[in-house]
Amino acid sequence: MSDDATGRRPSIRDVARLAAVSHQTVSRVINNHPSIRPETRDRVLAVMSELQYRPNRAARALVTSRSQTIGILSASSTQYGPASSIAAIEAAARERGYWVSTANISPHDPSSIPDGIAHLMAQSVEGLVVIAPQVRVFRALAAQQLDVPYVTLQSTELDPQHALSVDQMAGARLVTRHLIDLGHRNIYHIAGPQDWIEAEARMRGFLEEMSANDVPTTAPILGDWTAEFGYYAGRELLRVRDFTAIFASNDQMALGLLHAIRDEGLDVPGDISVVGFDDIPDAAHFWPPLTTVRQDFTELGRRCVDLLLGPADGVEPAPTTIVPELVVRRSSGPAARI
Amino acid sequence: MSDDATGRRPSIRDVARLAAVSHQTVSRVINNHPSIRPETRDRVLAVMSELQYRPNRAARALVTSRSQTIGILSASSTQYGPASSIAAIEAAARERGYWVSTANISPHDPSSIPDGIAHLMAQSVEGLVVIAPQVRVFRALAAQQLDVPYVTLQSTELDPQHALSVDQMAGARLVTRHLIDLGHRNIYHIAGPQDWIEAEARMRGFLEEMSANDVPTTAPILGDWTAEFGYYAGRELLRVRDFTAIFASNDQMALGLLHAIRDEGLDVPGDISVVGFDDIPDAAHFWPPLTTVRQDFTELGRRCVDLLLGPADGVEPAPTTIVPELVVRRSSGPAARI
DNA sequence: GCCAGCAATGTGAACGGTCACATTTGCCCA
DNA sequence: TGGGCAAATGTGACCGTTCACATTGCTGGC
Repeated sequence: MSDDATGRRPSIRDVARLAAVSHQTVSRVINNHPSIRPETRDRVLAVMSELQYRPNRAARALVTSRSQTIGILSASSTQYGPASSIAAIEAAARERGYWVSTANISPHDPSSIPDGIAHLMAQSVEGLVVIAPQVRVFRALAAQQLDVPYVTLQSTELDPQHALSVDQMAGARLVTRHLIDLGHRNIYHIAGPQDWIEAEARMRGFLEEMSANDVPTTAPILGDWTAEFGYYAGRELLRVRDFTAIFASNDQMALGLLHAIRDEGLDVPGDISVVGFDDIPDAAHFWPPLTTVRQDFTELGRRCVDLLLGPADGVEPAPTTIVPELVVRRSSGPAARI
Repeated sequence: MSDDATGRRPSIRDVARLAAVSHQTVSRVINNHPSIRPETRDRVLAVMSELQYRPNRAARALVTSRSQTIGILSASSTQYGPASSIAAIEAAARERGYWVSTANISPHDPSSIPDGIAHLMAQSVEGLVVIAPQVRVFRALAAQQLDVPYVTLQSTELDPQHALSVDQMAGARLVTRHLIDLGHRNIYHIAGPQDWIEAEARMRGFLEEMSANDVPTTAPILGDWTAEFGYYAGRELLRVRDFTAIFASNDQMALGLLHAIRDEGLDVPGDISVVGFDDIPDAAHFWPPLTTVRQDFTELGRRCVDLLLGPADGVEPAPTTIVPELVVRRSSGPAARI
């Protein structure tokens, strides 16, 4: 055996030599080119597996100038929702032979946004998924004049042609309506951070549903998505108890609220109703189990890849808006007297 | 301007031409080669920024046969802990000019493990981080005879030279001891899934601490990390109320337990103490706030990259075991009479 | 029996970097 | 004044694939 004892991994030409064909034929086998005689194909495949041949992605990327990679730009990837979507994106991409590369941006460090974008662009990703629906991210995106397609999750308004979203407003209206139907007239809203697009959408949904039903509103309180914030906001609100229900813009903040209300010795929903948004898996086990709005993050991630890479063969494009679903549990009940 | 109106992105040679140097000089500027005259460097840099030149990663990878990418193989990336570690890994890697590519494996589909590994290897990652500490993942890893270094998070035993871990056993002993010190003698343990290494380690810590203190033990119950499981396990256990404390192997299952105990009309910690593991951010707002063990997932992710790529310049290698910390909150108290 | 035309395969040149080595320049010191 | 040596730069090959185009062999219609 004149075995090539060099440490080099076998290339297309090594395979070609052993299979007694040209390197191009090997390439054709790899790419499922139609006009290859079955016996030739088999011979090549046999040599490939014998040599444990693996195509060199870099070489392919170089000549095709396609990286077969999509980038994910994400804030708060530790949260259940984004994390679920990321996992779904990864799965859908992998199914199509794509790789996924992530860059997390820090909410505290503004420069991390352009940094993250640059990092992914340097990787020459073919598409970008943005799961960081903050206004300033869009500014950065616009400023860079990306030459790759991108999709943003959960942000209908700013950039309609790129957006794929759960209809946050509809969800917010759903749950607000639920409270109104239960007789609540004094409802507070704890919103998400100011420049988060989905926070804004939920807030708008809340306000619109309130005014559509002629219920007077108070100014929403801007939170930061954490249970911690919900807790302190709750303590603050309870000093003047002029409400019977609170709609928190996510489940974590709702959890903090429940905590604060209990600390005050009050009952949910007896004294105060609390509703959240997202339906994280834990929400069903809060005390009391939380009424909330379910979003299908997984579906969202999957469709996101469709939108970016074009729908998989045969599957026709689904509408780009997913309507969320109200999940009624025990944290909401008839309005108490104040 | 004989501008190259071709759609091609500028290459090192385009820059060279405009800067009136050779392509190799441009390459040297890119790679911070020492012997370049400052004025030459400036000229080249100027042209690069004018042309918006960006090095082609594939070309570099091809010739150096280094992908500058590390792969993350992860199960349960939607959980707070793994997600935090992933974010930290990504940040640390990016700081060193590395990219991160993830592959999630499904707990339900065994073939997803070799698939995920193959996917990352096809990407020719230079290192692998495994955040899926399941026994069968290690088997798959061993079977593949990887030619890249890898590190596994949270699994001391199986593979000591590759492991980097929070000392799960120490954490489990800490919290078990806490219960024993409070006078508990009838303690149940809800463990994680059977083939999860960290579940196993926590269970061992529990059993060892129990027997070190001559407290009789009952067989641990094997759960699946979810609040849902904790809830049903709790309901089941409460049919025969022969215990005063439960140690759940993670905070989610503890949440489910709290739910079940409340459903039964019992008080935590008055009747039963409950402790968890991980200290997810929400744990402080459970009802009652949960006594648990804090793991620094972020630090873990950071060190993990050090271990894989070698510590950053000047920083000396930290020990590869991180000791977790007991966080006492209100869910644990003196043992009640049964 | 000839040639068009297609199926199957081969040939050589990219792609955009880095590597190894060659060449030029500038400076110091004998 | 010239030789040597290091600093600064240039030259051409190469990495492993795909692309565009060329070549071969065979089939079928007239």
